[in-house]
Amino acid sequence: MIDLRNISYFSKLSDDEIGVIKKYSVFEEFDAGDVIYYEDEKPVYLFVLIKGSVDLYKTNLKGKQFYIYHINAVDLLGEVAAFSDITYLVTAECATKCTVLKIDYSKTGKFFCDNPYLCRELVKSLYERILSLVNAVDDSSLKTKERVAKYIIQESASFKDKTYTEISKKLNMTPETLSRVLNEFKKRAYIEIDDHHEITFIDEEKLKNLGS
Amino acid sequence: MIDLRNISYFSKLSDDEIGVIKKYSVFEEFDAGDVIYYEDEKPVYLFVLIKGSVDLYKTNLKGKQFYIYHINAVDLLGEVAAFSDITYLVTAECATKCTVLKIDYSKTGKFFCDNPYLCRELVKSLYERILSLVNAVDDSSLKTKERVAKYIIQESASFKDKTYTEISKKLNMTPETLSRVLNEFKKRAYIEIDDHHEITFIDEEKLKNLGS
DNA sequence: CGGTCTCTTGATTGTTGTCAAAGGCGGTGG
DNA sequence: CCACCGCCTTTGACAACAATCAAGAGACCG
Repeated sequence: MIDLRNISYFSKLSDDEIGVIKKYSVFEEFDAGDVIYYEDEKPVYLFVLIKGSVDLYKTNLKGKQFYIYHINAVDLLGEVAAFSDITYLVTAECATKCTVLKIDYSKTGKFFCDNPYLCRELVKSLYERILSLVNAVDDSSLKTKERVAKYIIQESASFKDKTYTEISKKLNMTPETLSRVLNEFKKRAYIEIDDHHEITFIDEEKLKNLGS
Repeated sequence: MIDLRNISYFSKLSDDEIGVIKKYSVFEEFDAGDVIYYEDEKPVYLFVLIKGSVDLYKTNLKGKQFYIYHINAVDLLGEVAAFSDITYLVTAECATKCTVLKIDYSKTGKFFCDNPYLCRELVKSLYERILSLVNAVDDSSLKTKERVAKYIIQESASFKDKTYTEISKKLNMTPETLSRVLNEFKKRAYIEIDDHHEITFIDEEKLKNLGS
């Protein structure tokens, strides 16, 4: 089993504190595609993502998913809902196999807020959420071409590891639209894409200036 | 001049602490329309909005504003940028006459994070930002009709105090589109609007179920 | 009473989603 | 080894949506 001491959040806690967390928490494994929690559920646990990565999205009334952001281990999960006593704001779905520490925060909650070190970690985590959310809001006001351009510039390295269908989900557009946009970029000689989805930039400047 | 003791954030501080803040802060008055800070600027101050209300928005490369959210006194302003050492994420523009306390956080910053009471206030403020941002992301995935419906249900009271042009800005749509949507709602007998922009709901259920 | 701003309406355009069809590719089971 | 299935991708045709452009009517203010 994983030693709590090895988790960065807890490395500076006293033995007593570690003991409390140990007592009220349990490790759980998830497969890719599993949902850790659903939006609008009442939070039961605070999660610490120990291994793997998780996609966060919202689902609208028609069942359509709107992708918001992505977090990698090690990070807090569900902390906003847990500590502010509201339902989960988003749905957390594993993008890969994940190991998660589930903490019964009703027993340890005070703890997190009162311990200065943990509180600072919490603030840091909240900052990151805010950055990601501002980024998501920003993206939502972009045209699809701009969104695709931004994505391929930022994520060119991992581009070849994903299907276009997966990428289109993260970009909140249809695979058809993504295909057409990439095609246009190729025709205009902004990029080249080989048979293995490997991407090469020919005119990165033009891509960057799409939105101006 | 306003006594720092009367500001909720500071009411529980010691005399010494109040002294430090007093030493490194100054009050400033803004008129409606004035900008307190611009996105991408390096933060110099942490602000506490003492009186009035402020709109937060992002401006894209083409100069188009994308409205994000609104805050009312008393609240923190610019705290994310100030404490995480990045540029301001959004532009803060006064919606009304405002009184703002400008704090030189480079002198008092540690203070905020170390004082358990202030730190908790900071966390609370960050939660609120996150809620507003998730709400903004959510809205951005709605159709204009749904966005208008949501707005008039939530803001029916203040509806008559604003011009349609102002409202359309907050809804991130053009005045023409807003006018057409309201017209459709009237034709379908969901709402009535009198000469003074006073709104009456006739079929609120239909409005709520637009998105399903 | 002239000017500015708001609101409305029509016509048009650009963008993106939807639907449908077809080809490719990989895996599976007979 | 081949037939088949399922998924991904591409392409075309089309529809829905919302912005833009343009014009005109009305309200408010100096």
